[in-house]
Amino acid sequence: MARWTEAGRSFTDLILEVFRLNGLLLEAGDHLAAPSGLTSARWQVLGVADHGPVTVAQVARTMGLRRQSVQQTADALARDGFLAFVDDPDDRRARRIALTAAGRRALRAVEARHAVWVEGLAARVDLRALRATVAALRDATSLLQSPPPRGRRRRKD
Amino acid sequence: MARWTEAGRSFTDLILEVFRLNGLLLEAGDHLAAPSGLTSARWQVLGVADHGPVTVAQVARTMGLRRQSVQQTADALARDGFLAFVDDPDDRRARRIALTAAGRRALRAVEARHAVWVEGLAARVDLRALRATVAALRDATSLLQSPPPRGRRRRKD
DNA sequence: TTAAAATTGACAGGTACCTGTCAATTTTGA
DNA sequence: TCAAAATTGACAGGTACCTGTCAATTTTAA
Repeated sequence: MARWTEAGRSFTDLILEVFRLNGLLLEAGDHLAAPSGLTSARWQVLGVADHGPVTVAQVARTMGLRRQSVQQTADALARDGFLAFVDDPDDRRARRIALTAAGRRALRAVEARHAVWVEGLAARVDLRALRATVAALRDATSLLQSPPPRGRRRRKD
Repeated sequence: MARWTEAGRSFTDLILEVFRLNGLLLEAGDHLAAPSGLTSARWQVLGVADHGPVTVAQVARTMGLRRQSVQQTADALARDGFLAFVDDPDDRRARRIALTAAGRRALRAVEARHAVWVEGLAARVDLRALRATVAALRDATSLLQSPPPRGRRRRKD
């Protein structure tokens, strides 16, 4: 077994802290979305769909998720009246997602709460340190992405 | 709607980067665990149970999860022969989790792969920047935890 | 000492992801 | 041009979380 180095221990700390922060951020997102009858996942889908009528597959690509996951979320949003599916005259396979008035209203409300929340947090941290942290996390992200898993390639779905 | 400040935008970047990194880390964890027939979640449970016979509820508290979630994972691990439940003579409600030989073997193998992986990554980053990043994330974590949601208190379960 | 409170495991059911497969419908490139 | 490839939605089923509830069993505090 490899002996732990200082850097190894520090990187392990980073991993644990990312997990912890991720959980807290998801929780906060749900609290911001809940008053409008949404969850984090549904808010995100509404947010993407807000930029114009899009297909479920397009939303999935934008969010880095599977079509099938977004479909499920979109179906729930449609069931609850936040969005509607519209046939696409140019592609007989596709149905496009369009926000309803209720969907737009809910999205605006969540976005407003979100802005207030983020600004409140941002005001309590040092901007230079914040920027450095974002840069470091981006480095870590590209580090994790850099060695593309040998063997299999990108899947098409 | 609140106008976005520099710090607000930067904090938003931080959030997005944490989400991205979390996804990549989970994926990497699954890749480390898979060769031994485990997933990230099952590896974590085995790891906690390795420190001695523990109840499901104790594991859940250690991991910051619900009893019920850990129970499900533990049942799956027992079904696959990685651990066994043993009656506790001191508490007739409780059954304690004990790793089987196969469970210990799998855990050791995953931990060895994990150590190699972490050290490989850690060697490619600057230690000072890494430490600063961990500290900054810890600040963010405590920032998110500091304002305890008014109204309801800790739940007992 | 004993009644209230907490803990534990178990069960039911929900959310948000995932994979794999299928048929219908574009899009493509030889 | 037209067959192969890709895309899309739909369906089935799996993982890992969650909440709420229940009965059995400790633990506690009056």
